[in-house]
Amino acid sequence: MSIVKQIQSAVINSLSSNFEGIFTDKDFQINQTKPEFEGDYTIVLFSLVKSLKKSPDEIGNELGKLLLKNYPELFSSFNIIKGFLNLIITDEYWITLLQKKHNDICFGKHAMNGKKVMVEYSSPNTNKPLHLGHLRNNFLGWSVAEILKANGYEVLKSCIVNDRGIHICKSMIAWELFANGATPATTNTKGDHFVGEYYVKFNDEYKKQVGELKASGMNEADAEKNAPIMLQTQQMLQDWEAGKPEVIELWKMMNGWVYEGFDITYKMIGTDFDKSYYESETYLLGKDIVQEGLDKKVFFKKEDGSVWIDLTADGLDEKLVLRKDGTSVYITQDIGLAKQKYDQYKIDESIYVIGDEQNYHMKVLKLIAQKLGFPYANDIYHLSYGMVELPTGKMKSREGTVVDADDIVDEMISTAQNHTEALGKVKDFTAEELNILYKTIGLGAMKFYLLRVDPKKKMIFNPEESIDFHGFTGPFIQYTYARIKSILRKEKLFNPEDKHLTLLTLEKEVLFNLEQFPQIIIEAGKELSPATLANYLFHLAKTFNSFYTEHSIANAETNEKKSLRLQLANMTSIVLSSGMQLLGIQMPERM
RNA sequence: GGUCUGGUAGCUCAGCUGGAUAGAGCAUCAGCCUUCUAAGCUGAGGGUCAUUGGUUCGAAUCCAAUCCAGAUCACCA
Repeated sequence: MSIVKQIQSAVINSLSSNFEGIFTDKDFQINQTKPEFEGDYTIVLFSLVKSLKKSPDEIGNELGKLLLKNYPELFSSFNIIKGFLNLIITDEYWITLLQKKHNDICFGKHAMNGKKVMVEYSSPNTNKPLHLGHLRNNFLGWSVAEILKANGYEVLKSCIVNDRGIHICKSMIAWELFANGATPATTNTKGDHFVGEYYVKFNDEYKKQVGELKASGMNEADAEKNAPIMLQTQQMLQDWEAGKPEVIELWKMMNGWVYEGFDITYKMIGTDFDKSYYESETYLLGKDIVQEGLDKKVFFKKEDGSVWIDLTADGLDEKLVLRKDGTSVYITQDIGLAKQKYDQYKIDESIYVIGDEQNYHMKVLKLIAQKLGFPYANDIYHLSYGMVELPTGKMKSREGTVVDADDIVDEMISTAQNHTEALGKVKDFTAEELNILYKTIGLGAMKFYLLRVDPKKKMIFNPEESIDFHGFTGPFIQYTYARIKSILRKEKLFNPEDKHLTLLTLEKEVLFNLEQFPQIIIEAGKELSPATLANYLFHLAKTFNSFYTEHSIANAETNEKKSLRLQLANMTSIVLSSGMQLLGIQMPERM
């Protein structure tokens, strides 16, 4: 049980035994004591004043004495300042915790809770390579999945691949027109980049043709509709839907190139999935549900045959769920896929990691599921994250202002290499060890950078300023870990005979932070926020570094102190490493 | 126009279920490597928590209004 919970129940018991009434944890607040006061945890007394009809100081005094008397193993002393009861936890409590947990690699992980959850993330399009925004999505989704596992959930990571539609046909047409049979192999290009180039070529040609039509006197809207390359593309989409063999073959070949490219990127950044859905296989889903909705009168049909849902009562608009020609739209297949996921895996919760530009769409999806009375409707959760923008504004693939995922990862890794070489600490590493180290540090910096901020906030990325390796960063935490490991390679953990020890301020501070780890995992799980965890890990590393510079571990004053500090260092390394693991960040043994 | 986000130090961000003098990192300045890795540590300067009003013993945090920025409201996905 966490220390805060123990304090909570101790306070509740003491209040109940001494005062009239029933008390719960809602009646008072427990905070960490501010550094300028003496104490570890603070009870805020003001909220009790009314019900107990006493002054804060009186309550604090009575409560403090009771706590000390009834829980001598927990509290060693107290003081009251201006209505705040500051409690000092006994050194024995912290030392016992350290002795029990200092080598527990499962510290912070929670027991299985029997719940199953699916986390869908990544959702790439197969017409262009992944960019910086995808990286945020991937890191977030992967990390949230791991955090939920640590909270005891059974987690399925899933991915919906956007592998069909007009945008895919654009790349295909451009390839037919301009490639002359070139392939990734003949041009020595990564498959997804290769296909992406033809997507760009499409847009160039399209723009050119629209310009020509306008020059010949056509208005803009008609020009956009009648550009030959656009007409060809639309024809291709129809051919694809009709299953025309040569179109399907081309589609399969080009998607195959893209998948080869994606596999390389995913492997590089450490992303994986338990289940991949392909839109080409799911886009017809949901049509039967539309009929069901019509029968239930949740949906209605307009004169032209299109099917709608009226959400004006919920503050939204009317939304189309089936076109007049009977084909499905985006939301139709999402309704179908939501149901399929639930039926197939009996999941208790379905989390969608999707950008905040789709807030409206996801709201509609959930509302429709609710109105149709689906049992899983309330368990659909949209983890909405903000866009990654450049100082100049949004990234636009058509304008070539996209920060490519592979490029930025490569850049981070070579920056890591430069930093490492400049420091010259690992000259004895083999070439392969060095490559692993550069990758560990570069990717660690990248992931930490994207995960340390609140997911729902949009973030600005400046490609001119390289991502830092100092301060609130991944490498800072990795470095703290490597320093600990360096000591632990030379000095082994041991258990001296139990002796009464007192803790120095910094020793206690580190322990104080370590104790919170399980609670932080719970919080991060509840909020679906890797940022919570990242902030905690940074704070822990920072506290440890202060301790490290101030006190020697190997040359501690006594044997007992040396053992205690070794245990402290060991436990810190375990918490840092399992915490970073949940963010998808590896830890180097040396750096 | 409707709906939804966000606005905290020069920059990037914590803090938001109300609590003590609002915290980090970067950048700037001043110190610390003959002792466990200086990718580190210690210190300084830097704030009208967008604005105004309200609720309260107490508001960056809750409520209302206003201003600013962004997203979205497609028979695109």
